Amino acid sequence: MRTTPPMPLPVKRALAKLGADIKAARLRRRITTTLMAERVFVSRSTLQKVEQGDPSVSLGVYATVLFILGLSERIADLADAGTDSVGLQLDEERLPKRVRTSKRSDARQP
Amino acid sequence: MRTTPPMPLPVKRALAKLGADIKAARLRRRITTTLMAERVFVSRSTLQKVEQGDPSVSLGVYATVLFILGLSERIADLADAGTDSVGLQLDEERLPKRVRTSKRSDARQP
DNA sequence: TCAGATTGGTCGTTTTAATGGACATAAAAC
DNA sequence: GTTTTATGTCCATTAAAACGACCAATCTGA
Repeated sequence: MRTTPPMPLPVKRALAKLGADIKAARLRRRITTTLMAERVFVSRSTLQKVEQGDPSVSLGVYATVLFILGLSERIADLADAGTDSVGLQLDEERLPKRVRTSKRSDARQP
Repeated sequence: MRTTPPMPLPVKRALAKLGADIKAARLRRRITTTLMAERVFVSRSTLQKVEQGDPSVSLGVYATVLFILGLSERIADLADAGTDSVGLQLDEERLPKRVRTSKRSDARQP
C-alpha cells in the first residue's frame, strides 16, 4: 500500500489489536515464531510485522496465519451482505452491475 | 505474499467471498470504482484486485476499503481472545511471553 | 542461577506489488 | 438505437514488500 497518505486512525488501532491477538493466540498454542513462519511460508521478519498489525503485509499472509490458528472462519463474513445495514433497500438480485453518476452533481459526499 | 506455495483452499474461498461482498457493498452505496480508488488512495487496478479477493493486496488497502464502506469494526475482532476456543485454559495475564519447546519432541503437530 | 533458546530489531538485496496509461467491453441513460 | 460512462484487462515502470542473515536483549526451563 502506498504509505504516503496516512491510514485512518481507527483502522490503525483495529489492525494493532488484530496483531496483538494473533500473537496471543500463537502463544496459547505454544508455537514459536520460527515454526509459525515456516508453516505460513513466510520469513520470521514478516511474521513479526503481522503480530504488530502492520498494514503493509498482504492479506494472504494474515489470512493464512489465522487459518493455521484455526481462526479463519470470520474472514468470509467481514463484509457479508447480511451485516451491511446500508443494504436495506436493495436486494442482491436487483443490484445494478454498474454505478451511474447523474450528469451534474455526482455522488461525492462533501 | 510469496506466491510460490499455494494458499489453503478454504482461505482462497473466504477471500473470494470477501471481495465479492465488498463489491456488492460498493454498488449499494453507488460509489464508482474510480471514486472509491481515490478515497482509498490506490489505483483503480488495485481496487479491482480487492474486489476479486486477491491475497497479494495489503491488509491496509482492504481495511481502508472496509472503513470507507463503514464495515471496519469487525476487523479488530477477527482473532479476539474471547473468540479463541483454544484459549480456555490460559488467561491473558498468565500468557508466557515466549514459547519454549521441550528439548526432545517439539510442539510440531503432525 | 545461568545456559540455551526465543524474540526484537536493523540492514542490504531480491522479488513483487502497485501504479498509471491505453484500449476494449458492456451497461445505463437518453 | 445511440451515446455516454463505468468497468475489465493488459503491460511496462516504479515503489515497496519480503527476504535472510546477523546481533542484542531477555525470557525460561532445568
